[in-house]
Amino acid sequence: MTDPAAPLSPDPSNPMLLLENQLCFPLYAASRMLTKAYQPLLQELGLTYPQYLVLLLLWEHKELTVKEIGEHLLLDSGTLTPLLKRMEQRKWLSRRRAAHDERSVIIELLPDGEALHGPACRVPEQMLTRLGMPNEDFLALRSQLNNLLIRLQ
Amino acid sequence: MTDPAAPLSPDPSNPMLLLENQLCFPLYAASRMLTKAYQPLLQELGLTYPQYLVLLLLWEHKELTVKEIGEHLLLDSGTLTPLLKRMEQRKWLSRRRAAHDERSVIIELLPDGEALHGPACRVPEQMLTRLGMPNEDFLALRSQLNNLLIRLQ
DNA sequence: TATGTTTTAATCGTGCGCAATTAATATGTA
DNA sequence: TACATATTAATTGCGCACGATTAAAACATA
Repeated sequence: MTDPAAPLSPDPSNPMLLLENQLCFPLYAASRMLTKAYQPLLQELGLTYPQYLVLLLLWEHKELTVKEIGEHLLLDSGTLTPLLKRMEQRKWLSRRRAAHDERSVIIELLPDGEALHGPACRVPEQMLTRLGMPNEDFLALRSQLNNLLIRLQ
Repeated sequence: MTDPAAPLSPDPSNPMLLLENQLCFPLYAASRMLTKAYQPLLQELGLTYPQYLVLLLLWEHKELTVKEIGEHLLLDSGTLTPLLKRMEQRKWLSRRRAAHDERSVIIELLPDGEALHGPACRVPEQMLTRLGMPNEDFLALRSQLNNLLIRLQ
């Protein structure tokens, strides 16, 4: 059909350009679908998914700077500042400048945020049930995603 | 330390609530980081990542309804309508009502959109190189993500 | 044919995500 | 101490995502 000596030109049917042959699309779609699956559980707590992630950190650490939260979640202040302000309005956390370094803002868990810990404890197992995924598949996928994440840093 | 007969209460150190023990976070973070890795390549073409996905479909199908695009990408009209209008302004595609069913809107690839196909052909391989991931890892991860996606539908 | 239901996009409002810029503070160094 | 540099958040602007609602068209069926 095509002249094998023809100069290399973009293959109009380049199979690598097919949606189903790419890694990016299932990653993009699965991430959104998983967040959507969290929705009904988090909605009962009045939380969005990124807010839930911030609380996961604060339940573990009680106090963190914005910078530290950003390092854990791979988010910058452009995303975090307004998000944290919304959580401050709900009295889940407080924001204050660090005394020893006025550049840093310390985010501290407040009682109303602590109070969400109890009901949130059930979320992970509920999600596991919802997924109905064999545990070894779960562990394998998680470890491969963490590998990918390292490659992308 | 704790009374073993105490009533079950939310474990303050529930390990399932740790960020690193969850599936959701690496999925969420890897998806964002991968999109960010596409950025410099797509920016040369003036494309955002979701716009690139729409073009992938149109390069394959030439014409699709908004509904069909939404089914492929798992996006609704609230996301697609403004996105497609921006792509229409750039003359990459056209939008028109279907004659046989005025409810449907047909999205057709235009020459300027077709013209992006050539340069875009290199994007997938450049990303593969960027990832530096063994091919079998790539295939395994993709297939597991597709499995997860099916479970989440 | 009339009418209730379903389908399809568009619209609206809210909350991310992120690049780029700005402003304040801290640090390093001559 | 002065001054250049680096660090940390905040701000701005734009483009998704998505739930909820609306409006128009098509369909089903009594």
